[in-house]
Parts: sequence; C-alpha cells; structure tokens
Amino acid sequence: MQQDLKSKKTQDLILNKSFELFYRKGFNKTTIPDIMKETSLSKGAFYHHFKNKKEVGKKVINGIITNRILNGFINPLMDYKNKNIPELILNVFTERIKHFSENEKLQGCPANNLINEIGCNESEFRVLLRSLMDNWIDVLSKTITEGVKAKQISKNVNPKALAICLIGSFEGIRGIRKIYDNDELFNNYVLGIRTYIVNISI
Amino acid sequence: MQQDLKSKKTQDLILNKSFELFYRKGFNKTTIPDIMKETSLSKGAFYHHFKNKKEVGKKVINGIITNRILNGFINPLMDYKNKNIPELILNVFTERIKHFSENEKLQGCPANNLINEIGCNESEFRVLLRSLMDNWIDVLSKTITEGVKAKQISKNVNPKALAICLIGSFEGIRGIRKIYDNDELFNNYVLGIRTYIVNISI
DNA sequence: CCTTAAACATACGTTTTAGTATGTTTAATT
DNA sequence: AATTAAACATACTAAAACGTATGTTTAAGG
Repeated sequence: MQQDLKSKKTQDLILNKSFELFYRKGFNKTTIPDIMKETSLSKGAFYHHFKNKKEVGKKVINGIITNRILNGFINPLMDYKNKNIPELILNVFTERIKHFSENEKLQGCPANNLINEIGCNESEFRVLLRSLMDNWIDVLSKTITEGVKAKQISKNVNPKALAICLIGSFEGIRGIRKIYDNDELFNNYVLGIRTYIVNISI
Repeated sequence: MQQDLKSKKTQDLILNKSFELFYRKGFNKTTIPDIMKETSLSKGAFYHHFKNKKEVGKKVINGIITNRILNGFINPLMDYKNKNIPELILNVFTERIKHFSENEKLQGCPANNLINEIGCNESEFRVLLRSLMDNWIDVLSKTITEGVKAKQISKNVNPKALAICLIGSFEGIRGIRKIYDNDELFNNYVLGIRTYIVNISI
C-alpha cells in the first residue's frame, strides 16, 4: 500500500516538473531528459510510470492546467449570490491580472500557450483543451445570464457573446504581454474592459 | 546580375515554404530538412543562403508575417477619411474574420502563434514581434482618436485601451478558434465586439 | 526469512537533426 | 574560350533524443 503512495508521489513529481517546463519552454521544446533532470530521477523512472511525453501532456492538461483555470477563473465565477455580477466579472478578469507574478506575466497562460502551440496538430490535446474552454465559456455565460436576470446587466447583451469576448481578450492579452517587459498593456486592457462592462451595466 | 535574381528567387522560395511550415506545424516543430523537402532543394542550398533556422525565422517575421498584418489589418485602418470610423473598425475586426479560409481558421494568426510559442524565449524574435504589435496598436489608437475627434466615438473612450482590447480579443479568439471545428466562436465574438462598438459610438 | 514484483538506474541501439566539408554545375567576367 | 565565383548537391560528423532492454535495489506478502 505504501508503494502505491510512492508511485503516486513520483508521478506527481514528474507531472509537476513537466508542467513547469512546458510552461517555461513550450511543449515541443521540452525533452524527456529535460524533465528527468529536473526531477533528479532517471529515464528509466519516466518510462516506468508513463508511456511517452504525449501521455504526460494529456495528464498535465487534465490535471494541473485544468485545476489552475478552475481555481483561478471558473470557480470564482460560480458564487455570484449576493454579489454585484458586473463587479464580480471585473474582479475576476481585471483585478486578478494585476497580481500576477513576473513569471505569469512573461510566460502567459499555460492553457493558451498550448492551444496556440499545438492547437490544430494534436487531436487528443485539442479535445481536452476544448472541453476546458467549453466549461469556462459555459460558466461565465451562466453568470452573465444571472446578471441580466438580476437586472444588473443590460438585456441587450448576449451572454455567450460577452463571455467569449471576455475570455478571448483575456487570453489574447496574456499572450501579447509575453513580448513586453512592462504592465502598460495590462493596464490598458483593464481600462478597456472596464469601459465595456460599465457600458452594459445597469 | 541575373545571378542576383536567381539568388533572391530561391531565398524567397525558402522563406515562403518556411512560413507555411512555421504556420502549419509551429516554429520549433519545423526542421530544416522539412523546409528543404518542400522546396525540392538540398540542404546545401539552405546553408548557402542562410545561417540557420533562426535567421530564417527573423526574416519570415520581418517580411511575410509583417506584411500580412500590414495589408490585412493595419493599412485598412489608415484611410479613414470620409468614413464612419466605428464602422471601419467593425469592418476590419469582424467582417474580415468571416471570410477567413479554413486554414486560417484552424491555424490561427501566424504572428500570435509565434508570440505564444516562443514569445518569452527568443529575445530577437521578441523585439521584432513587439515592434509589429506596437505599430498595430499605434495605428489603431490613432484611428480611434480620429473617431473621437469626429464625434463618432464617445469622449469617455481611451483610444489606446480600446485598441489594445480590440487587438487582444481578436488574437485571443483566433487562437482559441484553433481547437474548434465550427464558426460559433467567431460568430459570438463578432456579436460581442459589435455590442462594445455600438455602445461607445455616438 | 524468502520470494516476488514494483521502483527505479544504467546502458545501449536507432533515428533524427544541425551543421560542415567537399564536390559539381552553372553563369558571369575577361 | 578560359577563369572564377556563385549556386547548388552530396556526403559526412557529431550531438541529442526516443525508446528499449536489462540490471539493481527496495519493499510487500506468504
């Protein structure tokens, strides 16, 4: 039984280090020797626990990356009761961005990086990333719908369209920010989104 | 003199095929043998004309990719005289997207792909891509400023903030679209941006 | 305690790629 | 026409990566 724990622990170690390298260097630039050097384990350990890099990639998406999006951006949208919804949305999409670490600013969004790097070339990754985005879009749409119902957001707003614009702009900006060294882009993004949200708020 | 022409022609051939492969497979996944197979030339030809893949990458960015953005998205913003500027912007950012080829839908934006794939890891690419984006942001900001001056856009709008939101959302959506197989995302994006533009128009 | 299997480590074979070096052809110059 | 240099082609080297095969250690179970 204790062996199971050890196995799980090394698998998690490999997955965590893999995530960090995928995030820092990209999936394609990361090699299995790269990963195992970070873990201080051998190549034998890697192939004992995983079939190949692709399997690791899928588990990183389904685990670490999905959880990051869930914890950071989806779950916070779900407890909208007794809250002003435009304010909640503004908080999730613009306040949060201000407190990103330097790494998160320079390295962008792990999910969006993967989508752009191998989006159209790996159908298995594609499916996983798509259901992640589908979920995000869905939850945000529903939150916006609640905002409309609560008469906090204009009835003219199409919830899914707004959701997609918010998520799209957020990911786009996090990508473009990678080629800059200061926060001007983020600051302007916050301003522009605030204007949008204010204009559709009641 | 005719030799110069031939040299230029093969260089262009290599650059064009490189662009296609970078666009389709990504920069890192594209090898020099890959490129030369497409040109039906030998590896000797490659190293006769270029130092390495990185040099090709820089020339592809500065040439083909920059020109695509210029022709498709920057220059159309520059002749705003006698035009309704909100309409012009809407046209550039939403009408254009509807007529993308299937490849352009599945493969996203070449510039944004590169930004996300190697944005923070290659300082020379970074500089080139940044000046491209700077130019885009600048031209769009100025066009929006003209719209404000012409009393077609609300004075409450910060031109640079709006420019960055428009470009960011556009690139973000083009990225996310890569994991989908239909136009629902694009259609919702168009709707959401239209709402934004309409709300700030006078 | 002894067996056995899991958890690794080490070594190796194969393939791929970058880059070089050298050969050959073509075209410009004298 | 002969020379020369550019425009390629071919062959090769070295390094790196993937994946495997086989060894060794550790821990669980009878």
